[in-house]
Amino acid sequence: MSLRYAMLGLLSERPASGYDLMKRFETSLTNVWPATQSQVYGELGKLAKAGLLEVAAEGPRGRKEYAITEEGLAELRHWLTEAPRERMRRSEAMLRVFFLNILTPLEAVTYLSTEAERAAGRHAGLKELEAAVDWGDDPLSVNGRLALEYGLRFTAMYEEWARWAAEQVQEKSKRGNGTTGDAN
Amino acid sequence: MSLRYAMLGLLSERPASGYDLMKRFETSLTNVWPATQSQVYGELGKLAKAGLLEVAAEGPRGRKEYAITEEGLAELRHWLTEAPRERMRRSEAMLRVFFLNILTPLEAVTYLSTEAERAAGRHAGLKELEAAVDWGDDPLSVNGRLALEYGLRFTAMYEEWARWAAEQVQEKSKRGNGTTGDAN
DNA sequence: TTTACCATGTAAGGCGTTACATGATTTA
DNA sequence: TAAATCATGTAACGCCTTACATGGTAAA
Repeated sequence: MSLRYAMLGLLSERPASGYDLMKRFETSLTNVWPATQSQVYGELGKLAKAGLLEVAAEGPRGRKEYAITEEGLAELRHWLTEAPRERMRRSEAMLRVFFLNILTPLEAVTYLSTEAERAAGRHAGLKELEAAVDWGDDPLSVNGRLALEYGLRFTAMYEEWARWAAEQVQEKSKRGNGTTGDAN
Repeated sequence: MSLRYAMLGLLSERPASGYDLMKRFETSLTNVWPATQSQVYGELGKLAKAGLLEVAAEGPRGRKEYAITEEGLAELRHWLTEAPRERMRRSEAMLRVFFLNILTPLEAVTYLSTEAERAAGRHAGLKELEAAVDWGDDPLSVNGRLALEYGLRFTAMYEEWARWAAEQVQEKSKRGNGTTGDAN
């Protein structure tokens, strides 16, 4: 259900064709709400039929430029302010953690350490992005920076957690060996 | 694709019927990988046909108790250790942040403050859970605690981020008013 | 005997991914 | 004129949700 709002949001900045939108999904929204070409064109049709968008202009190669309508803007505002936010469920990462016990302690520690390194890598990537982008005072820069900061904090938190968890598993396996002699 | 591994993981602890699995999804996995009854029964059939599970016993009321096979266990281990982990994309929360500029600064600050409070509430809920559960030394307790700690760190991080972001928006709106006099 | 619980399934519809299919226009 | 880019669409398949549908067994 969020794809439509992503599209309304992008179109609230300026009108665009499906092709234009795709490019913007691939750049600014790729880390937040990726979408495929199929989806975008399909949703454009639905949104237009629902009156949330309109075809503002037609260009060469069958290009159709869509613009958000008053109704669409109202819908977007409603989503931002009043729509019930559903909390994030489903974490493949935590699902794996739930079943780490079927691995040996060594394997589990390796898994968690790798997760920590991956998080550190993503953190570094975001740092690079932060340095590379020319942050202005425009709305997109401001909001983009808020989201980037979230990414930085998230990856830092995840790395620390994974290192802590690896330690826990290691200590537990040592304790288990020391007190019972049971290496299983 | 993760549902099958959630089911294999649960069945690696002990055999269970679809009904049993549902209850375990609702309790231990509800915050990590929720599943519906439809899904569970459907996937049980697929997994059995693929040879990853087998019907170990049949009981009253048509009850079928499934057990994981050697092949299933190997598949689960493979998923834990070698399968390519895909990073979390799609954050509805960050999608909203990207379009906060269509709201007034006051509305945006309200939104972010509410997010902070919701995170604080979830954090408190997890703290309660931590206190309520009788944590033993069994694998499920150990792993459950790792996941819980992640939840605690995540909610704390998110609350702090949201408060920080609210501040950013507020300061920016003040600066904007002070220097240009433009209240838009 | 009635209610709660145990137990399994099917159907419809939305969302997402991958692949297929087609063609116009600009640029080298 | 060949290649890159612009531009839009359809089809098939899988996952997830909601709702519908059915019935057996145990406990009150």
